[in-house]
Order: sequence, then structure tokens, then C-alpha cells
Amino acid sequence: MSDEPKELFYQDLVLDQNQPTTTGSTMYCDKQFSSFGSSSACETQAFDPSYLSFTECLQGNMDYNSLSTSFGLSPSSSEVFSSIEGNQKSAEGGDLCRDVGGGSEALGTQNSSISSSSSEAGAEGDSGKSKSDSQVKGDQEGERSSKKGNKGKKKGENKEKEPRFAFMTKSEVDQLEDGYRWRKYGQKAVKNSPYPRSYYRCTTQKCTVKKRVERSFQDPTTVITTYEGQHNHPVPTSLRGNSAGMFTPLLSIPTPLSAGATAGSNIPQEFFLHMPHHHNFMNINPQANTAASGLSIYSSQNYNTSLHQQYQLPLPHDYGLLQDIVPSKFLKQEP
DNA sequence: CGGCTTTGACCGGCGC
DNA sequence: GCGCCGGTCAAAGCCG
Repeated sequence: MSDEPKELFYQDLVLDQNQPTTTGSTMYCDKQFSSFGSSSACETQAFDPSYLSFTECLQGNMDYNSLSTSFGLSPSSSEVFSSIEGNQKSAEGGDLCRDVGGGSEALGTQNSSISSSSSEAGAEGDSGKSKSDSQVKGDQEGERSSKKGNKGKKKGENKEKEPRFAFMTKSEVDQLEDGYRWRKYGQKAVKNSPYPRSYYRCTTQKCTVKKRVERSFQDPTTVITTYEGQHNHPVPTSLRGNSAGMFTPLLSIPTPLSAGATAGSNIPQEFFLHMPHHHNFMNINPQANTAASGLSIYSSQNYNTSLHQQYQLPLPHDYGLLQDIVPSKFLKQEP
């Protein structure tokens, strides 16, 4: 399959903290990520990767406060979805859905109130329910005692959820090349969306990572990929010759929608494989596993200059740390 | 022939 | 209790 993105670009992502009204992406901290504290979800206006130390992300030791700080929003200013507290449905599914599905709305105006966005918008995306997660968990850990009729799901058990990470990518193809091998195990029509949602599972043995891929019906050029779990193995080197090959054509710049940061969980390596080249993720995570370490290879020089110039990275609190990530020349202080 | 995709059926959670 | 819905299974088919 030709899963190489053909047309990829940051969707209106302007990293200008002085212009919060510019379109941007939205990042969610899912409730399931306990490390985010009681504030189960937050929305950043114009998700700015530069705010955040990806090392923190990778190491998954980022708490809500640091997250808020890193993303340039205070806990109070962050948009917390009240419904999330006790209803993760809206947290992981509905909100993500709304954000994603309502891409033109939520993404178009990051000030839009995601939590109260129209049902129309919410219709599209990941409307997964919490039960789904528990079910998934049950499947994964319970090893599915049997097939249909008894999915081995243990009610009320294994409520913990795999870390999830969702992002949007402008792509004409649904499944982006991320270096891993996936097997499609299902496809479902998404309510109120003409585009189906595909379910993939990592083909590597004992790897329970799954991902869902769907296309935003608000913006058909946008693909929403949701990763669940983390790979317990390196990127298959045999894939398409070698792992390095997967970097070549990737110009994909995803828009994080949901970040999983449970202790010990990493944001899926795929995310970083798709991150803006200029972030130069070299050795940002000494503790990264092999797969993530593969990013160190990714010192792409084929920057999109115009895109670069478009970025106006603010000086974050942890500028020093960021320097290790982003070349100084890209860190210019806003006047 | 092995690996993958397709697709209808099934299950459980949730809302009404 | 019922229907809706998301997620998953697994048989069948496809493909290299």
C-alpha cells in the first residue's frame, strides 16, 4: 500500500504565543493519564511543541502543572472539560471527537469551546466510549479467554487504560508509514461520518499497541490517528529495507490531540517520527527505547524553510532545556 | 502459502 | 429492558 503521505503540512499551526487566536491544534490530556491530576483534560491553544520538553513527554514524567506551563497555559486558563471528571467518555472520545471531527471548528478557532461544540462536530471523530478501553484492556491483558460470545473481558477489572496519543495529520492516505507493521483487524463506520474508522494492531508478537485511523469528515484531508499503548520492541528494521527508510518521505507534521503521560508511558514513537523536522529530536531522550532512539537518526535537513520561518518559537520557561531540542536559531524571542 | 484485508456478526457498556 | 454504538473477532478472500 502506498501509505506515504503525499501532501502534508501543518494545519495552520502558528507557534506564536502572542497570537493565540491563530488557528492551531488542540492537545488533550486524557483523564486516563492520572499524572495530569484532577484536571482530566486541557486544551492548549495552538499546541506548541516548543513549549514542551519532549524529553518530559518521552519520559512521561510530566505532571499537569508542568504540562500547563510547558504549553503556555495555566491550569486555570486551560479548558477543562467538566464532563470528563466522571465521564471519560467525553474526555477521550467525545472531546477528541469534537476537536477532531469539528476540526474546522475547533481547530479553526482554538478558542472555540470544545466541550460545548456542536454535536455535528462531535459526530465525526473518535466517539469511543470508556467501555471500549476497558474492553480493549481486557482483551489485551485478559488474553481473551475465547472468541465471540466471551471476549474474556472482566467486568470492572483492568480499568486502567493504555496510554493514548492521538494526532491529526494532513494526508491523503489513511495509514501513515511509521516504521511499524500493523495489521488491520477491523473497520467500523463512524456515526455521522462518511469515513470509516480502521483498527490496527501491531503485528509484533506480544506487542499490544493498537491504533485507530479515521479521517475527519470536517476536513477530509486530515487523518486522525490514535495510538494506544506503547511498543515494547524496536522499530522493525526489516520494514521496507530498513528503519531509516521510513524517515525519508515523511513530511508529516501531526497535530497532537491527546497526550498520554502516565508514568512510564511514552508518547508513541510514531508521533515523533512525524514531528516537524526542525525540532531536531536528536537525543532528546536518553532513556528512550530503541525505537524512540531511532529518532536520533532523524536529523533531517530537508526543512521546509517557509514553514520554518513561519514558526516563531517563544522562549519557554525551560529554554535551556529546549535548546537541546531546538536549535537556538529557531528560538527567537518575540518582540 | 503466509500475511494481510475485508466484512458481517457479536459483545458489552451506556443512555433512555 | 431495549436500542445504539464502539470495539473486536474470525471466516473468507486477496495478494505477492
